[in-house]
Amino acid sequence: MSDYVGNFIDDWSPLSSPSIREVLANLDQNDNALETISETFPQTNLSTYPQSEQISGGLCDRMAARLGFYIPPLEIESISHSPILVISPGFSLSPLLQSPNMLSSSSQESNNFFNIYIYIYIIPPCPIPNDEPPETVEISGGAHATIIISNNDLPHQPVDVDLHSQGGSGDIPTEESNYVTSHEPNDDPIGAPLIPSFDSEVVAETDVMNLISLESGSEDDDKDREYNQEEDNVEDHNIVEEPLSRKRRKNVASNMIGVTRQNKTQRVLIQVESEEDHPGDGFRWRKYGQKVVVGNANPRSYYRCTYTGCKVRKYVERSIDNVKLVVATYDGIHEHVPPPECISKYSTKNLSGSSISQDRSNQTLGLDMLSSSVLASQLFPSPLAPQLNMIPSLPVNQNHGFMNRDDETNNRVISDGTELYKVIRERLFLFFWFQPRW
DNA sequence: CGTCTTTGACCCGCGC
DNA sequence: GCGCGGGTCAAAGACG
Repeated sequence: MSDYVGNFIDDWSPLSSPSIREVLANLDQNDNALETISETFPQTNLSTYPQSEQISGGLCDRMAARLGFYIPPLEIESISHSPILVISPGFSLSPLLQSPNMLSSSSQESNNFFNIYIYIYIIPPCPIPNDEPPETVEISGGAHATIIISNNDLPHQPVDVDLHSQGGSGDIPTEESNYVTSHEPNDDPIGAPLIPSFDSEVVAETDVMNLISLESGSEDDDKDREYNQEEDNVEDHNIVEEPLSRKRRKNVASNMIGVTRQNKTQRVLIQVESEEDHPGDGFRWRKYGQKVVVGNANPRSYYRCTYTGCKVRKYVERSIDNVKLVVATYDGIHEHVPPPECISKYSTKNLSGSSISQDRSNQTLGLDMLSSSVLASQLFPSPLAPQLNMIPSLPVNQNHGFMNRDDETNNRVISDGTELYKVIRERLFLFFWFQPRW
């Protein structure tokens, strides 16, 4: 994916078409984003075309086409009881917003050069009635990894990864997981998680670069944070604690995240081919446990972020079906940027295209491109660069599709694509504006 | 010496 | 009530 980003920038030919900056400038001056985009890209079909036509006519589809890429059209598949919606990476979401359940079913094989699939499978907080399949969004995009976003109250379970994702749109998420697949041989994946928090109510869409941010805010989450806050305070004040008594440990354990927790949990799972058991992701992790879980002969390793005060945890295991695939499950939100050394490693190795050497497993960067923070650091290298959390995200209403962030509290579902494209426009602007070569 | 991994024990929820 | 499975803890050892 890093190569993709690089190629994307390198190959862009402003002489052959309106520059994206020009487009964005026009967009900024024109509130009617849809018309503007349609004028600039006559085949975009953004306005009032039937949804089935919009599906294959996203702005970014056009952009990709201009760059020689093909992004598979939005499609919906009926897989068991769950509709799997496959869309281009963040580009063709308006049909979903307009009517997630009215998308026409289509199938198109994607044997393209640029073939990224991001699957976002939103798990409702309640058991799924057989006659009401879960809202499932599958966003295609990417390089070489599978990202699974889970928003559920289900206990941790062995990751059931469908390895047929290598073929493109064939991934079939389990009910317990959402995943994003991408495949680009011998390259490092990009675009991954700003780690979602526990108990999130909404899932953000992926943006142009497959940056994923997730909102949180349930009561349970607040409790978790309160607990973590207390823990932080203890650490911050260097209070020397005596070894935990059994009672103390019991109390701690009662607040532990694990143990088949029942609170709603939103997680991101990333699946990537790697020789390493713990491919790096741009952050520093400390291993705190290892366990062999039922159904998988490969042990699951537990890590926590070593950044002071950061409570993000993850566990990593090899896929049951394909030992070449490493599946990392992230819990929590990094409220910090990746360590500079990781960013520098990323910069000097990944972007230069050389192979990645690894010192120690927890410092490796094989998955660096999966770190949206790292990506942001690359994309926005200047001091003026926006923090990742400044990039607008588009939360997803679990039950009805995407919703406008401003209307989160009202839970209002976007009724047309205009607002979405405003968001996309903002993201495009943020992304492209800071490109050094533009 | 600081950081990280290893590994057995511990804890809890859940199913029987 | 008991056992199982999953997640975490923390002491000990390894490593640079």
